[in-house]
Amino acid sequence: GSVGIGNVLAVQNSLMLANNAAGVSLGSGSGGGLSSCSMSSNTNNSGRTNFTNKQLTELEKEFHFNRYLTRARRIEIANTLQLNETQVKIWFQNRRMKQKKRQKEGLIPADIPAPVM
Amino acid sequence: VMILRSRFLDARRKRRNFSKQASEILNEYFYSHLSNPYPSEEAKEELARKCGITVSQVSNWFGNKRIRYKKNIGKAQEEANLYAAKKAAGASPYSMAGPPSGTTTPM
DNA sequence: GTCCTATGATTGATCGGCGT
DNA sequence: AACGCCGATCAATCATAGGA
Repeated sequence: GSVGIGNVLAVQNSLMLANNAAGVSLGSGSGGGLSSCSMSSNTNNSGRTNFTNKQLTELEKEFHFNRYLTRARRIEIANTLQLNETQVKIWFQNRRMKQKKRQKEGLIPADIPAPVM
Repeated sequence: VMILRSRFLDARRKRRNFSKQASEILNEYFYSHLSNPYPSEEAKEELARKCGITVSQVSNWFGNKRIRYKKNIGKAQEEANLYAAKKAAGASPYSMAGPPSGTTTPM
């Protein structure tokens, strides 16, 4: 039996691939000056940064293009998204771990009791 | 509404509480290793198998448990401690990997 | 049906260890 | 010595489950 597996995989993956909300473009001129620009980084009261929808979209787009960043690319992205190089770096690291985890998880639990729902 | 806030990560958050027995197993391990509630990868796999959940879920559980336990020290947590300690000592249907070292050391 | 608490999952950021 | 990455963890938060 090897059919049921693919089914589960497809379900899990498809559920989280809804990341197309805004058709923003990265490479475009930095003239994308939208409304929110004042705050260099909207960090929470605890220091945790709240990435904007746009920033997340751009980061993911770049991630799909390259799972690893070069120094130059990192700087460019950080600049475009108004983030620190460290934040971009950390985001990519976390993103890689996330992908690995997802791949591992969504990989054949062997015996899925049933599509219980 | 507020779709922006909820973002598109809701579907996955459809969670289901673990079974009563699974929680029992996890709590038993946690309280019998209070001095070092950090199960190894192998221990996690075993717990995951016994509980019928994934290793990641075991990790999530311990992560949440540690934090939430700390935030409550001095509450009913001691009570849970007794509950678990007694169980672990009275009957251990599970093979707790690891030396029975200090099980009474509060983090 | 409305609150409130318990709980599983997500995620930006941190820590220790390792390789370059 | 410095930097990046990995793996694990932390800490805050989200969204729902369960109960009163």
